[in-house]
Amino acid sequence: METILIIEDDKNINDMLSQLLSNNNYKVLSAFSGTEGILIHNEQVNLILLDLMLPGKNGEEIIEDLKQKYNVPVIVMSAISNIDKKLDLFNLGADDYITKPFNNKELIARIKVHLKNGKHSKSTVIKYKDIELNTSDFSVICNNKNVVLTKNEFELLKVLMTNPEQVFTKSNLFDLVWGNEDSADDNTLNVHISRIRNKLKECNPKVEYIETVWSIGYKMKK
Amino acid sequence: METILIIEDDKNINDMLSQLLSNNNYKVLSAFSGTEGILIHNEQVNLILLDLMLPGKNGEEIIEDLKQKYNVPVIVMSAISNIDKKLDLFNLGADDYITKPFNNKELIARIKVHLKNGKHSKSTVIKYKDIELNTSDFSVICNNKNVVLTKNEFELLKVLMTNPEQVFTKSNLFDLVWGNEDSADDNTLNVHISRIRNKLKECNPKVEYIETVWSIGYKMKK
DNA sequence: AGTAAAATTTAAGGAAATTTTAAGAATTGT
DNA sequence: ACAATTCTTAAAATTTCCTTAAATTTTACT
Repeated sequence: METILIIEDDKNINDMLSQLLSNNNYKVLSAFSGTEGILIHNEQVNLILLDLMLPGKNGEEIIEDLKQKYNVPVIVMSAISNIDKKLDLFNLGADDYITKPFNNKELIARIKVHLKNGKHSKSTVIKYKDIELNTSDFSVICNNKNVVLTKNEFELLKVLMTNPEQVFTKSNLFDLVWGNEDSADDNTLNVHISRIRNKLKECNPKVEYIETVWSIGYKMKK
Repeated sequence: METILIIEDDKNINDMLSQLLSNNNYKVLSAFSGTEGILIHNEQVNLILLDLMLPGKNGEEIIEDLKQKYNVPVIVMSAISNIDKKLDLFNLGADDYITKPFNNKELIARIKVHLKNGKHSKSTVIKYKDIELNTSDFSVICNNKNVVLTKNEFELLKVLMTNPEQVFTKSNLFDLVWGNEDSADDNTLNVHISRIRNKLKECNPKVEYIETVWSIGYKMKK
């Protein structure tokens, strides 16, 4: 479950948000001032909902503080829609800006987007194209169909999907998946790749997911 | 430079956006219908600005199509702010939603947020003229087009590009690329150079990149 | 201009790397 | 211990890449 920190001085709104997020299966931390927010914040927090009009430190300072230390997505909520202020906040590192009053469902939708983007997300789901790889229960979905992968196949695909731009050399992949056994036959890797490709192809014949970089290794296809 | 694909049927707005993005140092591709957008879309596109009201395929279908195949952030622009539609789009994979008319600076700010999310900051890129050679994923871009090089071709071009002023003798290049095999036919190198030249010429016929230094070797042309 | 040496291009054969297939070994669960 | 699954290995088939050789073009020099 993902944790969201609400920083909002108005008790009514804070409670309302807290309720809303709980109902949507988020764990909630509530702070009623900027300084309190910074204190409460910890490594478990996956996203921050930040009100602008705060006693004590103002929103800008809070963002600056948080972004400096942590890499957590921040969604700013505010009644005012002063465009210059908005831009300042984006410059400081805000990831989204939503003006009050907002639609609750839209807020949830935007929260989901930013949780999905980040590496900070506790979510154990790695997505790439139409593949969803859940590291907590080792399940894989491709093109809305279930894919059954063995352990090594799963690990291999996971490594490739976590950095889809990067080319992984073969020895690289051996290290990451097999754990530095140079004893293994070079072909073992190739066979595993071949099996993964076949299984994915069964779910979505139109897309090629894994690209071979000749004489180097493999990567996810763009 | 990052590339943004605009999919917007209203010519005035499309032009305006194009101008705006160009002024902010983005490379721009314009499409005037959804189907055109899908056609134009290529590996270089880093973000898509998508208008909802399109002739032919509508926005939902476009998003579905694009997200299925590529892993590119999509910002939806629309005049209507129907909340249900908004939520549908987020569900389909839209990364942001901005209602027209919007403030230009805000659009730029939101674009930056989403480009920042996806980027890997590892800069292993060697540049020379309009060639970009990425040593981490072994990709080469020339004149904004992808160039597919084999391993030896890549290594060879890399050596030349790392010291564009220097003249490399042939035995020098053999050492650096092949690893001191004096057995190899002298001509092997020439053939490789020839192939690289051809591939680069396909991307940019106007420029000659590699200069031959008669009876000595090669270097990058000034 | 003519000539020889060097460089470029082209095509083809062979070398090297990858993919696939299949079967036996190792591992896991019951 | 047995059955089932998974992993590894080996070998054949395939694909891609490299090298070689020959023909052509360019350059340097007389």
